Amino acid sequence: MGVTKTEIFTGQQNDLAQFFKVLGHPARVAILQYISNQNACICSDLVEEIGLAQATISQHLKELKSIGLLKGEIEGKSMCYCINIERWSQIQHQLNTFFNKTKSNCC
Amino acid sequence: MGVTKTEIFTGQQNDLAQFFKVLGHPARVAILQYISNQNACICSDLVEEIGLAQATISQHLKELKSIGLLKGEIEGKSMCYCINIERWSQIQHQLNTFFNKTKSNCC
DNA sequence: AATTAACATCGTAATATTGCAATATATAAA
DNA sequence: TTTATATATTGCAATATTACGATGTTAATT
Repeated sequence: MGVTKTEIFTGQQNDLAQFFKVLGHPARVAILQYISNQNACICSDLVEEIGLAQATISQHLKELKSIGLLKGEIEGKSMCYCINIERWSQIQHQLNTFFNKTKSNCC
Repeated sequence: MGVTKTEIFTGQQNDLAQFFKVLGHPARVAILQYISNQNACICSDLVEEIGLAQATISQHLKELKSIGLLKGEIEGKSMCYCINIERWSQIQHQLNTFFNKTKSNCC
């Protein structure tokens, strides 16, 4: 046990849950907010800014990249991580569709 | 280790992450969708519908209740779990605010 | 009062996540 | 080419999550 039984859910349900899951950590929320405020980003800033070890930040960035929310470009010897606006809007739209469709009630 | 360092993040960041986290499991997404489609809900239906053990469903329901998304009323010897519309809209609004505020970019 | 039905809770095994030190890699600078 | 800087990856320890059987609890039914 301990494994999520993804095979009993639809692809849409698994995808939605995956987006939510990646966003479900305060460090990743903070990273997105910081990058957004900077309008540019170098990873070493994040380590100071967030207060987690460099390895840990790098790991969180990887997860944000895994769902396409961030794109990273090499810029000299550092990295420029940016929010992928298209993907960002796409995910926001999918989450809103879920929220709007799941609104009916009984009590 | 293994503990999220919530103390280094703001309350808002932790709250946001908590909402996302609770929604970050396909069973919980499926439960919300099913309840919404039924416009009413009895837990035993969910066990058949979702395909997880009764104890597991009960646990997921508890997590959805923990952020106020579901409210449960005792109805005879069964339970009527319903989506808390007010809370639902409130959380949707908060997530959208986050998405809209975190949209700027550099590349 | 005993039985049944519908959940909830407990205990536990399996797996996932978080965080970090150490190390690897890659590029710029000297 | 050595050195320094920035980031990624690996390996591991601590903790969290997922899932389920067993058991508790509560209320209707008999």
